[in-house]
Amino acid sequence: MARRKKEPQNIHRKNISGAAEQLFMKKGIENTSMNDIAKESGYSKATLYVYFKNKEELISVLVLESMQKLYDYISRALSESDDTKERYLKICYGLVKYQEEFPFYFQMVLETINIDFESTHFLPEEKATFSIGEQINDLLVTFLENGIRCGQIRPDIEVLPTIYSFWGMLSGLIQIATNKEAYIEQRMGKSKKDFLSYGFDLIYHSITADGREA
Amino acid sequence: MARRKKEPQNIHRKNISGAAEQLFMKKGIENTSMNDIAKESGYSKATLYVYFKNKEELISVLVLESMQKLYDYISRALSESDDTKERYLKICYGLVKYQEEFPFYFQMVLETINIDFESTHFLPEEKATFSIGEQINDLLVTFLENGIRCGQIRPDIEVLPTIYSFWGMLSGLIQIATNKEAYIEQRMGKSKKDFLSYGFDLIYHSITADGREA
Amino acid sequence: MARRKKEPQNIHRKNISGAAEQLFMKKGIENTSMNDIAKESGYSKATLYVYFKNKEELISVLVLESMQKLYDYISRALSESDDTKERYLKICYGLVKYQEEFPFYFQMVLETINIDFESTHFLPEEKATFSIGEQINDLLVTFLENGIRCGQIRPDIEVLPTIYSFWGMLSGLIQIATNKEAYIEQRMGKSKKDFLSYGFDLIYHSITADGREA
Amino acid sequence: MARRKKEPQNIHRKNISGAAEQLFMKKGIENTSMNDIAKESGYSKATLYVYFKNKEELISVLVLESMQKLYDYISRALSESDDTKERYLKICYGLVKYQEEFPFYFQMVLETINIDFESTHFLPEEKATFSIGEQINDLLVTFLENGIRCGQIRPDIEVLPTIYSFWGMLSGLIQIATNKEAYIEQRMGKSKKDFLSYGFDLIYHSITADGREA
DNA sequence: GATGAATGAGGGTTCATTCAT
DNA sequence: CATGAATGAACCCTCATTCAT
Repeated sequence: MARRKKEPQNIHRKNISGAAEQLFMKKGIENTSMNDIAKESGYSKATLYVYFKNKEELISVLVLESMQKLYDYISRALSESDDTKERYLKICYGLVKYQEEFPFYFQMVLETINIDFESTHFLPEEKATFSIGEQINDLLVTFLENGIRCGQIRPDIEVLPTIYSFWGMLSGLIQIATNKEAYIEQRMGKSKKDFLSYGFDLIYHSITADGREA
Repeated sequence: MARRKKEPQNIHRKNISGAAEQLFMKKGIENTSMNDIAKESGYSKATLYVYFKNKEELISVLVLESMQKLYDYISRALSESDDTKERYLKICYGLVKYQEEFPFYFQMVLETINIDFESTHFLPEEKATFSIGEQINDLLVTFLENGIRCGQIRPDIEVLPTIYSFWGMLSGLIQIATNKEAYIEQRMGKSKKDFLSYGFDLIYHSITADGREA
Repeated sequence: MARRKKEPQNIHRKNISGAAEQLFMKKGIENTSMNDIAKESGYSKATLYVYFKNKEELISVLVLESMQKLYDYISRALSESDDTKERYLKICYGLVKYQEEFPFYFQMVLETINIDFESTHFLPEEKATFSIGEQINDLLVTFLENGIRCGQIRPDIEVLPTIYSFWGMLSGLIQIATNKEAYIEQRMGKSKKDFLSYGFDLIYHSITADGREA
Repeated sequence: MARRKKEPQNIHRKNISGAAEQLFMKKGIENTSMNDIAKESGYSKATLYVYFKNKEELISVLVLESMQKLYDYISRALSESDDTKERYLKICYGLVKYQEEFPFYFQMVLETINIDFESTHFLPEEKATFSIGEQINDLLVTFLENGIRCGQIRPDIEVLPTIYSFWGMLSGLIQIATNKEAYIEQRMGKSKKDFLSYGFDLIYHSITADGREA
């Protein structure tokens, strides 16, 4: 928080990772070559390797950043309200915003990032990412327990499994809403936003204290 | 459904697509090269291009086949019982089985296969896949309407949006259960099967007529 | 020895390995790129990888071939005469010819090819090379034992250590003769051939039955 | 030999060349990058080029230093004894020690450093190296002539060709002993040291005044 | 109809070297 | 003087695809 001076390094890293992020977003990680990133960022290919050990590290840094942002979204969502349903929806829309900003990472959450407990090959960024993930879970545990205490959430749920189920359900819903946007619009006359709103309510219904909600 | 005569062709196609399926399952689509498929199928690389225009078409055929199988699973699930909850769970486990058999396609449902209404570039197989998808939806519409009529499902739901939400929710849940199996086991002492069971119940809860179910 | 038909493959392999050999000879292995080999052989870079798994295999094939040739040289040298000294010199000049044909391998004999008994990573060609090496040693054991029996070679030598010492001595001598040819010519007015002749006699002297020889 | 004043420069050069030497020894010249040297020496990569024109010059300085050390070894070997055989063996073990300290240079002696009389491209260090080489030869000439005079060495040898032959023979022997250490141990139950001892005797035998020695 | 043969284009990565500051 | 920053060129290798036979 005090020292400056060594920031220049970071500017270049930001330039590069920023370009990479753009491209990952547009074309996906696999279809983005280091060449592409070099061109987009305005550096030479070799320069990329001055600032990042390899493509893997570049990705892991982006993933970490995105995870940090996700934490921020969720943390803010929870701090902005006291009502369980309101908080829930704010979390949901935080997720949507997050997906719009980091679509490439969203996939990873569901696919790749398989925190492989046996593997010894871990980049520091990957460890940090994992750690933030755990902090997010802690946030959500508190949120759910609060909801139960207030009587707004069914007391018979198991907290951790519920959180993980929600991860799956919400991310799946958002992905479908995004990828099939045109189809949904055409088939049921619902905008992505409306469809998501409907889906979020549905999911919320699964944990409410009684059937009257939603 | 009638024509014979030209079946020998189909044998070769089957051999090739069969080999491809094996490899896609084992290593994923991206990591399977046409070379691999040639070796596995026993044909020469060039022969692959006699039977399939390119890798894309080969994939699309597999996707079509998998979609057909998914239809079969769901159709059978519905025919084996009359009880809504039972039927629902059979559908869920059909999906799990499907994901285990065609993991590479499962991703596609959520990510890639963006039936792009504007694109003019459509393989016939993609159209057929889309069509089967619609038939599956029809099946599910009937299922939901039946459940409502029996009073087991909330009457205030919107059928189509609910179906699509369920697609997202269920596939997301299954993916998380699969990819984080080790983590889930370690963190909450639940096997993949138990976790899924919990999640399926949670999701079912979102549409039941009252809060007493699950 | 009978089947033909599959020879075409070998033509391309020969073309490629031939080009590689030329380049390795001219510039050394390290300084010869697959690109160079592609250009020299007239094939595209990708084609190289159709016929050889990688650079390593290409090298190992060349090494194997050269080892085979060395075996032939030595075997012929021994079969062409009965006199120990004559045989010895024929072996020496066989080595010289060999070095002129496969200079890149000559280095390997002394440097790299460290048959690493622990390593499990062995190309089949490497094993074959090693095996031929052993056969060559067998040839030389017989040669030495014969010379001892005839009374032309000191009976107090240890056969195997002597053979290995000779490997080192002869190859070292030949290398110096080759690399410092100009210097030797200038400094002592001896052609490479004369210098080698002198050196070979010197070495032979080290094992002769009495001091009168050379 | 006199100037001072500009020594600070030399400290940096020493630091750098020292680091390079360490790395060359550990990983070989080819596998040591300027980056590695920069890191090891604690200077920045660019600074390396302040003190050395390029990698080649850096190497040539090291080669020069090693040549100087070789001179010292041989010079000391000769001064420590009067007996020819003793002196010979001391030289041999000096060479072994030298090879252990400067393995990367040992190769060069036999391979690369082709003092190319036609080339106009000579670093001053290369000239100095060459010059020390000549001095070493002078030392050896004296040594041999002395041995002849004492009657311990055959009088019919040609001094210069013998010296050069010995260079080749000894260096070849040492290289084989080093690179095939494991093989020699296993195949003939001789340690590197024992094998070398045997080989050195063998070589000595080639110039002794009669056959009785060794 | 089936394939042996070939390849252009591109993948990630490394390296010795330069130059403005 | 020392270096942070940058790079062109090269490296080995892979892939989907084509085409003459």
